[in-house]
Order: sequence, then C-alpha cells, then structure tokens
Amino acid sequence: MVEPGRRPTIADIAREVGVTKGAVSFALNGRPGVSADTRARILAAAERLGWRPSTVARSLSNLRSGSVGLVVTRPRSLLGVEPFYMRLIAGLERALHADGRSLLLAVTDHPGDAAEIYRAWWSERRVDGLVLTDLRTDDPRLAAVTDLGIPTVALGAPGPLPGLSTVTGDDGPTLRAALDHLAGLGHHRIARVSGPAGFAHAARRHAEFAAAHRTLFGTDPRQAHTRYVADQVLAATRELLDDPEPPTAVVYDSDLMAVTVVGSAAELGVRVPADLAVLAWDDSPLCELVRPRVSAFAHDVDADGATAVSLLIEQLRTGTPGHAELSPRTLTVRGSTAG
Amino acid sequence: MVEPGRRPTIADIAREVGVTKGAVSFALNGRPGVSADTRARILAAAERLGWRPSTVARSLSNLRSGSVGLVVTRPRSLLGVEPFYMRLIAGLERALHADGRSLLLAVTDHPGDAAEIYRAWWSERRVDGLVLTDLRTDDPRLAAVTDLGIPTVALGAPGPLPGLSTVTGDDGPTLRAALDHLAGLGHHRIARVSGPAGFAHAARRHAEFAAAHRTLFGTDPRQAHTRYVADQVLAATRELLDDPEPPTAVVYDSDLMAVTVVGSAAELGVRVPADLAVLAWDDSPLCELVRPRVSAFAHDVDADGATAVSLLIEQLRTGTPGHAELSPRTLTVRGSTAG
DNA sequence: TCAAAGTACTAAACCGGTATACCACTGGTC
DNA sequence: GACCAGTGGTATACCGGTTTAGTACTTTGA
Repeated sequence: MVEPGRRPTIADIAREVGVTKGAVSFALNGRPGVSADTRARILAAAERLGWRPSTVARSLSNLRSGSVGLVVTRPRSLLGVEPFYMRLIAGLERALHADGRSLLLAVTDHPGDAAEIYRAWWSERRVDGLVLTDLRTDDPRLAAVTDLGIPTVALGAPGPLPGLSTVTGDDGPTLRAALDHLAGLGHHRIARVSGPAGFAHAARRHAEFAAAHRTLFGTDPRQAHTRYVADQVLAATRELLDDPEPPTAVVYDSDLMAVTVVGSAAELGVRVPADLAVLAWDDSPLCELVRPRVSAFAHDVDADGATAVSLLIEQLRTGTPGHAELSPRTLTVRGSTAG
Repeated sequence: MVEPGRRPTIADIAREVGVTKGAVSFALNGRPGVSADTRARILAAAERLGWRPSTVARSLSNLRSGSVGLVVTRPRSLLGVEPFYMRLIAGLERALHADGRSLLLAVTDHPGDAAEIYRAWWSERRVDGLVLTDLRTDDPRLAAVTDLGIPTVALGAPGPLPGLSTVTGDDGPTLRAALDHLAGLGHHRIARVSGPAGFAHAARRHAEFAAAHRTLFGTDPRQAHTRYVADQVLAATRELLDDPEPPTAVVYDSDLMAVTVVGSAAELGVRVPADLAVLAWDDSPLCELVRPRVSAFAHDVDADGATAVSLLIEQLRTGTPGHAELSPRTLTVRGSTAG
C-alpha cells in the first residue's frame, strides 16, 4: 500500500507484484526479460496505483534533462507586441511536448546575457540542447555553444553553420516576388526598411534586395536600417520620403514596422497606398488591425519551429547536425498595396 | 583530473581535495561541519574545475523540481497578437529566474486539456507548483489542483479561494473611474463589451460595471459578451450601435478588442471619438498603432507576475497559501476618448 | 583527571529511476 | 549425462547530489 499523498514509485509497484525494481523497469519500458504474464501484472499494478515515471529520476539516470532551451532577447517593452516570439514559443512547445520534452525559457533584455545563460543551463544539466534565433553577424553565442559542445539548432540562419543544425531560408525569391508585385503595380522607386544590420538575416536580405533591385531596375535601391521602435521606424521612413525622388513603395522587415507606418501615415504626410505602398515581411493579425490593411509575406512559424525541433532531436539521437529549409513565404495582398 | 567534455561533479571535487562527497556538499552549501580551511580548498577546487550543481540530481534528492508550471490556453491564432500572455510569461520567468527556478510552459488550444496537463506534470514530478490565470466560473482546474494538493497561485482571481494563493483585484474603482472619465466628457450612454461570461473576471466586471452605472445614471447599462475574435467583437459592437439609442462610448475588456474596433471604425460607420468614444481595459503598444490612439487602463503585468511568484514560493516554503492585490490600473488618455 | 561536549570529518543510505552482471531453471542436443 | 542456449528473473551498481549516523580527535569544566 502507498500512503495517500505520496506519489507511487516503481518500488511500490515491485512490492505490490512481488518482483524487483529491475523487473518493473523492464516491464514498463517494454523490453525483454519479463514474461508476458508478469508484465501484465506489473502494468496492471502501475495503472491501479496511478504510477507515472519521475522525470527527474529518469533524467539523472539518463544524464539527459529532456528539456530544450530558448533565450528570448528582446526589450521587455517590445515583447508583447511583436507576435513572432509568442508564436515561436508556442510552436516549439507543441513540437517538444509531442516528443515528451519541454521548453526551458529565459527572457532577457540584454543580448550579451544569452551566452552566459547557455553556459549555466549546460553546466547545471538543465538542457539537452538549444534553439537559437535572430543570429547576429559574428554572433558570440555561436562560439559559446560550439565551445561547450551543446547540441544546437539555429533557426533562420542565413546558411549552414559548422557543427550546428540549421533551418535556413533563401529570401532571394521572396524579395524578387515583392519587387515584382510592386513593379506590377507601376512602382519603380521601391525602398526597403530593414532591421538592425547586426542581425544576420537583415544583412543578408539587405544584400539580396539590392541584387534583385539591380536586376530589375539596373540601380541600387534605397535601404535603411532601424531598430524595432516606433519612433525610429517612422524617422527612417521620413528620411526616405525626404529624398528629392522619394520612394512610392517601401518593403518593411516586419509586420510591426509596416503596421506602425500605416497607423501613422497621416503624421508622415502620406496616404497609403496612393502616395506610398507598404509591404510587410511577416504576417500576423496585426496587419488586419489598421486601415488600409497591410499586405504581407506570411510564413508558417509553427512549422518552422517543428522543423527546428525535429532536427535538434535527430541531432541528440545521432550526434550529427542536420539541415532543413524554412517554410516558404506567401504573399497576402491587402489594401496597403492595392492597385 | 576530469577528462575534457565531462562536466565535473562533487565526486571530482572530493577526489581533488581529498575529502568525501559529504564534506564537499557541506562546504558548497555553506553549512557547518567543515573547517574554514577545508571549505576554502573545496570552494577553490570547485571554482577551478568550473563545477555547477546538477539541477536534476539536486531535484531527485530534494524531491523538488525547481519548476513552476503555466498552461496557456488560447487559440493559436490569437496567441501572437494578444500581448498579455507574452508579458505574463516574461514577468513570471524573470521572477522565477531570480529565485533559481524555472517556468514550465504548455500551450494548448483546448481549455479542457489543462487539468490533464497539471495531473501529468505533478505525477511526473515536473513542477513544484502552478500558476493559474483566466479563471472560469466553476473552473474544473480548481478541483484538479486541490484534489492533487498542488501548491497553486491563482492570478487575477475575483476573490480569495480556499487552499490556493490568490492575487486578487477589485475592479470596481477602476470601472467607476472609467465611467467618471467618460461622463466627464459628456457621455451618458456608456456600454461595455466584455470577454466571454465563462471567465470569472468577465462575470465579475460585468456585475461591477452594472452597479457603478446604476449609481451614476440610475439605469442598467448595455453590456455584451464576446470572444476575442475580430469579427465577433465588431458584430457585438454593431449590435450595440443598432440600438435606437446607441451608446456614445464603449468600454472594451481588452486592448485588442478596442484596437480592433478603432481600426474598423469606418466599416462600422462611426467616427472615433466623435460618434463613439472607445476605452480599453489593458494597455499595450497596440493602443498606439491605430488612429486615433486608444485610451486605456494600464496595469503592471510584470509586477503582478512577480507578486504571484513570490506568493507561490512562500507557499512552497511554509505550506500555507497567501493573498495579495493586483497592481492598480491607471488611465492613459489618448485620442479615442478625446474631448 | 576523566567525563561530557564539540569539531571535523568519513561512511553509507537515499531520492527513483536505468543498466548490467549473474543465477536458477528449462529444454534440446550430441 | 554433460554441454549449451534461452528464458525469467534477482541483486546490485549507478546517475549526482543531500542527509544521517557514526567516529576520531580536541577542548572544556568541575
């Protein structure tokens, strides 16, 4: 008998059935070494007692925590409004949960903290692996995880990275599709407002947009870098519009940026889309909150999270990193780029 | 010596210093039983080897996981845009991290899953306690956590609950302040659009708004319940506006609702604030994305998360639940309720 | 001067699983 | 009838910490 309140252990089951802990462990894990009859009695006892494996005990024996770590580095003020992270967290959690794993999360304002958190998690054996997002050019986290030998998947990396699993995306076709869409509407002065140049994907998109623009128009496009802060996005846009030959269309690097601009179009002195067409990278219901609604390139964050998780799990099993592609982006045309 | 790649354990330290594991444990935990000299040598060795405690090993010994669980039940489509959850998660994580604990997160679409997840977490010894939000009237989760005896804090409960720690808020004064603000602008037909009646806080605010309205105007206000889906929020609003004596001001139960309405005001055939003043419960940068900007009652989600965590930690230590108040809400007046 | 108390440890059990070595018994085989 | 393989277990070590019981040595007090 197990006294009430105490959660049953395999020792309780062993005592009930009259076998040893070892036999119980074999039976519960479906491995040979116990007769069909004994196995059935053990499973019945486990069921009756309401036994569930202690994840800590199992982890200690396995030397595996069953958790995967994610450090979110974003200013707290931005955390709620930028939809990407919550969707990513939900997607990762869903995929991990399906594999009996869990997500260990840390939120910090300061990008420099991340490597230190990884180090602590790893040495405290809290995580089996990591998910990295928003890689920067020369990201110090890469050195940290490879030095420590932490199995890691980099989500949204511009290209494969040695020793890491990566989910990479080629933004070239999407950027060309953006230009084609806008050019098809008659625009020929098309600018782009990008995230901070420090982000690897921003730098890469910057180059690819320039290349696509040259192919199409034979000239270099105007591009600005800005942080994801309303004032700065508007300031960057204003600067573009102050040009003697101002752009008639702008591609923004996130839906939040684009929505901010459409929301403040009157303050900028432009009408959307008559004076300025606005096109967003990333799509979310935010794009439907403002008028006109914002055209955007959607991608499937859930699917990308699941891809990252399956690569990481595979790497944990086999020891060798894998590579996959981000889900493709599809254009949803709304009012902000209406003809 | 520890071979490279292996993370050092207290046994390694013990071998280095020439003492037993027990002595090392005493020294590292700052408890009596070792001389100052030995303690210093042990700490030095730990430092030199880069030792950090294994949280799993410690958990197994403690019978405590060091984690607190939160189940987020929201349709995935809504998860990204509703800022509350990401802010709550960040706030909880911050407070837990400061105490050396971590947040175990599950995301599910279906409210009925939560109790089952709690049960699994508890029997697998994954969590020491839980944070509950968005309590429903007759919430089945309450029975689950009290049956299982899981230490739990209910965040945003309408009132104290037996056996649980609670962070409660009295919305009465805030609702009166909302009415005062709007009445001060000359409004006397003030309606309210609330979240689903199944939520305890929605039901309670419904009653308190009615009471405050009666005190001020002597009549019962028009109130509608709706889910947090754009179409339904607009439909509920349209229904209010179809009244022969339509409201000139509406208080919405979330910033997302209010922003949706302001964003779609043209489609509703009203001008904000000329025809319809809009006031939001909850504030976030979303309120600044639309024109006019949305007036809102802000509250400090971070602080409330920290309060919940500290109550729960106290309950884990002492065994007795505690109670505290939600942070007060403060009104930020913006264009949607301009005079 | 000798018992009592304190100090600084060691040895070993324990948390709840997993994994490995070994043992008893059965049945088939040459 | 001895040898072998296979079956169904038992006993035990192990993961990396914490904790308790026990012990050798020093200090204190009457």
